[in-house]
Amino acid sequence: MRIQIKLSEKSYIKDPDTTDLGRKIVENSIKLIDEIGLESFTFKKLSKEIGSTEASIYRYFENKHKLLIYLISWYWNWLEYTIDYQLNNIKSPNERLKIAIETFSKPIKADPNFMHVDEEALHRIVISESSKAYLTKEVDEDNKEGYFRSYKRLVDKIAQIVLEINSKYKYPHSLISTAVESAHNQRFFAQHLPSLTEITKTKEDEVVDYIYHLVNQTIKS
Amino acid sequence: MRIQIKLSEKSYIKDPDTTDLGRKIVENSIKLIDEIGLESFTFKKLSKEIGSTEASIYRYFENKHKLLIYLISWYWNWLEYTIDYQLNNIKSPNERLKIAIETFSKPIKADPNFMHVDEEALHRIVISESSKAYLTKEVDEDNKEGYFRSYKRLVDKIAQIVLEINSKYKYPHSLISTAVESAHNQRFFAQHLPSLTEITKTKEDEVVDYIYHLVNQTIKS
Amino acid sequence: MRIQIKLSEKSYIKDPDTTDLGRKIVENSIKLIDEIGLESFTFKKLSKEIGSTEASIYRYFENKHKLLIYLISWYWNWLEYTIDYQLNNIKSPNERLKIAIETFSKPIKADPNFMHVDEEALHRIVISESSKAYLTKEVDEDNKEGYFRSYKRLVDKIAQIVLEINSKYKYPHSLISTAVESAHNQRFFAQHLPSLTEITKTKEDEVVDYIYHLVNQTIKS
Amino acid sequence: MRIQIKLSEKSYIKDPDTTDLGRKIVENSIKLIDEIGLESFTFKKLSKEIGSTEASIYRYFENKHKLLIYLISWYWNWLEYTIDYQLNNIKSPNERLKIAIETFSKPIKADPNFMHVDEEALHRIVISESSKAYLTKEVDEDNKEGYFRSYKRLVDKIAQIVLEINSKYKYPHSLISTAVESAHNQRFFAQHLPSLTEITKTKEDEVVDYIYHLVNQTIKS
DNA sequence: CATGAATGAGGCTTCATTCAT
DNA sequence: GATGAATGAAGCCTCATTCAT
Repeated sequence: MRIQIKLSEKSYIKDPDTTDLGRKIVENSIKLIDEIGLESFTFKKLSKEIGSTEASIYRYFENKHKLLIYLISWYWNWLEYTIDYQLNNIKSPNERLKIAIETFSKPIKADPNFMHVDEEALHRIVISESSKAYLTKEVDEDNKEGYFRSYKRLVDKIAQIVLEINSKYKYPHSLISTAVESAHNQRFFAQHLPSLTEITKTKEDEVVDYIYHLVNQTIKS
Repeated sequence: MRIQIKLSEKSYIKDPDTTDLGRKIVENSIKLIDEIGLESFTFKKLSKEIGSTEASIYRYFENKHKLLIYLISWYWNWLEYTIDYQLNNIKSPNERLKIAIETFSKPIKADPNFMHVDEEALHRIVISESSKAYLTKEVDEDNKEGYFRSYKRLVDKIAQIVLEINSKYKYPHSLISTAVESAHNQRFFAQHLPSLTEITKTKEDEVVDYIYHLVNQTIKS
Repeated sequence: MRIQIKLSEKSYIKDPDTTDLGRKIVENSIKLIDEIGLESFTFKKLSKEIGSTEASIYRYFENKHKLLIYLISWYWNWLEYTIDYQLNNIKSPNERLKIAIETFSKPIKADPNFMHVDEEALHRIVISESSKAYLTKEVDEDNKEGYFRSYKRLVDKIAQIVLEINSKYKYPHSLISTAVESAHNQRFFAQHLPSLTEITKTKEDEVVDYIYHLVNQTIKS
Repeated sequence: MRIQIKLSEKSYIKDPDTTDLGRKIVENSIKLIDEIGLESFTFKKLSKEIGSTEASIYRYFENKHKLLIYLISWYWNWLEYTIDYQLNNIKSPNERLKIAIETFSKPIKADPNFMHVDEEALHRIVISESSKAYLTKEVDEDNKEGYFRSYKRLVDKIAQIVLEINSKYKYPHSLISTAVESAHNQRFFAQHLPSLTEITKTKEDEVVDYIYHLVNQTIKS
């Protein structure tokens, strides 16, 4: 079986999934951003990495911001797909919520279905860089273009489970977006700013524990 | 009475609070970053704004990252000072927690004690840009330099109140850092990505309600 | 009847008048240069406009300079054809001169004989861009290639009428080339730099009046 | 005596006449544009020529278009100054007109008052490139900025003499702008497209003869 | 101490063009 | 004959920074 993540948002000029070079761009941009960070990342460095030219990359993405949006959208789509897959045939909303939270909170494992994407590296990028995709002065235009559709769909999907459990709870979307962002942040704090969290680098399932408890307690009536 | 916020972290080269030019740099960098965003902000534009030169600004701050750290640290210090002030003579831990959460969650009002700082603009900067201060490849070195001390002290202070209320709760620092970050995020989402939150632009005290409920529920034993 | 303007100068690689794509290139390049100006005009933008590719356009024209030369030559040929047509059976040299001057000085009307050419737009291009075709460092080579033959033939044709009227006048070609260039320039000035001319935007026949008087007076003995 | 041409239009960011580097930029840009033409001229090549960097040039001029405007304005100012100087104490309008036309039509001689400007080279630039300064899509904005003030003032000055001679003539500004542009064009045609003119390369005073006759005849009542 | 002048380095982007199908 | 893919080269511009006064 050959699965492909197809993004509804078109932050690309030319679909990178249709050519070899395109897939190389995706693969190596993940590698490179993970290594050197978004700030130092440039199309020139990427082109050197893949033995191509800046001009070629510009055929696929208008600029590095659009590429970042693509990568992050890919991640959210992949996560949604993974959650959907796991929720298959699970009826109990409580059980469904638990699985959903676990899936986005626990450490990511490489997914053999997508050869040219290193999900673990991409997860690190999402943790460190994803908020930069929207914390810009252009957020409203980008939102109009639909660039955050995947993230919003994922949050909504889990928020609906929350509502199944407690239809009276007033802030289901807020809670899930908080939980998702917090799962990233706490992992980052554990690595780099440990005084801000009790989560440790080593026992990484603590994040699941922390987030799951927080969500569950909050929606109790 | 003349109060001054003195930062323990020295992200500056020369204390901007000691000269006219220094205060102008602080005042106008807040104004300018708020207006055009951190990405477009440069020392050149700032120097034009204040009728000075890039070279002069370099006397105070090594680069815009250090300036950002200064501004954000100033904000955390000011917030801590404000919270301390409000907690004065309050005994009940529950009451103390409530006040602390309210202080960092509710909309900021200009503080007449600090003439050259527009706290409302600074708050918008903290919301949109503060995470960029640590989401970098240099976070560990910056942390070693103590650049995040103010934030960590504030989180710790509130986490201690949490522990007073429930000494068994395992993640007080995680919870408070989550709460603080979420207070920013939810406000940003309300403005720009409303599908991610139930908080609305208009009724801005909803953030307090949401965060307070979340923290309170979570630490119930 | 089906008339075709056949250019003696071969600034094209493949005659655009022989294929659909070729005619589309001509039609849309006129449209696009008129809209955005020669400087911003690129084969990429043109190819997007006509739903084709840069590579395809390169089959017809080596570069945008050659395309410009083609369009302008087309214009001069069309103008010559129009003048010839109007001079048919007119004997009096004075009358002939008058008609010739009127034809190149008065506002252009769309010619239904050439469907894929918008003569009014082309006239605006000739006004704004035609001098750029020869004001280059390559003018001598281009001239050797015969790229300005049409313009020179037109000027010569009218200069011959001048000589019929006054065979003693020393500068007939200078006068006609001045008149033609001035007809363009004055129209441009009327639109954009009105202090350089008494011609107004609205009463556009003033150009004819001005030019005709100038030529007539100058060749009086 | 030390004379300086001070331009009313500020197409520069920083006045090049105030520093050594600035004067070098002016001097060498004239040399280089004359040599290679405006199209091939870049700030990079110029910076190499003067042993400096692009960045330094950008401190003086926003782009090459602004630099061109500066050079051409300088030329018009210098020409106006030269004409004024020559008209000193001349009363007869006919005589004044003659001198004015001669001054702008005859070959330019180097002016020892302005060491860092090669007026002969600048004249060639004016001939080949000056129309490109206004034949753009930005002409209206540029005009609003006052970038063509010098040219317009010169034309107006000579047009006023025309009116002194014949106050009934309807197109004095048109006539003078035509005469000035034609003086350029005819010289260019003599050099590169000789079939468009009777002017020859060698006897360069023919231009004066041609233009003077044309103007004189045209304004006869 | 503040500033005016200058610059090295590199980012971002497009152009014009070629090659393979 | 037309097009999709790719690219080398260069243009344009700004950043962050230093030096001399």
